[in-house]
Amino acid sequence: MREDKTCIRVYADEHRLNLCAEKLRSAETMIQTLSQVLSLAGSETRLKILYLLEEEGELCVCDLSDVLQMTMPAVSQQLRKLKDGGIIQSKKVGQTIFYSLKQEHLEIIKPLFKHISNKLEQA
Amino acid sequence: MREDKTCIRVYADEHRLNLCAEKLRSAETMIQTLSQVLSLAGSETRLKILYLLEEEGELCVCDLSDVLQMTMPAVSQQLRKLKDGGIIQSKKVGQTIFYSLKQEHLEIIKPLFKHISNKLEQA
DNA sequence: AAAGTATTTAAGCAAATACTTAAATAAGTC
DNA sequence: GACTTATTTAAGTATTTGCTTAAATACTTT
Repeated sequence: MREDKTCIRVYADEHRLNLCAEKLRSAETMIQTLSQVLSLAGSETRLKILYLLEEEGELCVCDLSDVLQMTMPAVSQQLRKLKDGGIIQSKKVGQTIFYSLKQEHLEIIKPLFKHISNKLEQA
Repeated sequence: MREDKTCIRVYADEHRLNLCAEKLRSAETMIQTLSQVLSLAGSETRLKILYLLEEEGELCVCDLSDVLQMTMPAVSQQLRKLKDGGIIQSKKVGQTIFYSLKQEHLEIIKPLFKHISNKLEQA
């Protein structure tokens, strides 16, 4: 509950603020998950990776490194974060590792691509 | 275009990679805008703020500081970022400043709240 | 105009981020 | 078994982030 009130605002609606705190508490876990996914998607490099994987189905580190014009370690490290966050998955074929979008957080990611394709159509 | 190929992969599909680079280029501006909005929403504190503003319509710094149990400067600085990013707007009434969601990027933000409310209903 | 309220600005700092380069794995080829 | 290819891991670093505390601004009330 709200304890140390730093604010001593005259018109503060105690009841309303308690309801807010309540709402926040019941959505807490979802907000944590969501913010974690969004922070991963909220990097230009990683969003590009996700966009390419959405478009192409699967790509290897080498492809991404080539298209993004970035070193392989740089790409690999971003892929790792996306994988740790449960957004993408990897499949090893010989010495090549193919990455693709994972079902787990697709519900959050999908609307973002929808947004891009909508905008692309408008132009 | 793709210049210095760091990768000399044997099975690389030149044509496909060129198409990828092309897709990326035409979506570049949108990806930049989107990643910027997502990076703002991708912080637990800021996502909470956005969620509360969505639920309540408008709140002042003091309310948010109270509900989030954070100092006013801390909240104020996050609000500034959200405002600079065009996600929220402010309205001054006397000495109180009310913040609310702005239309500009609502198209991106809305589905996120939808996701939260969906999950809340499931529980 | 003095005191109180709401908010922002500024400076400082510890932690996180996104690269870099070099070295290590691991799998396929000769 | 040595060599090439694809990728990861590790260590180092400059930049960014998200807070902290203290001071400044701005509006209200007395």
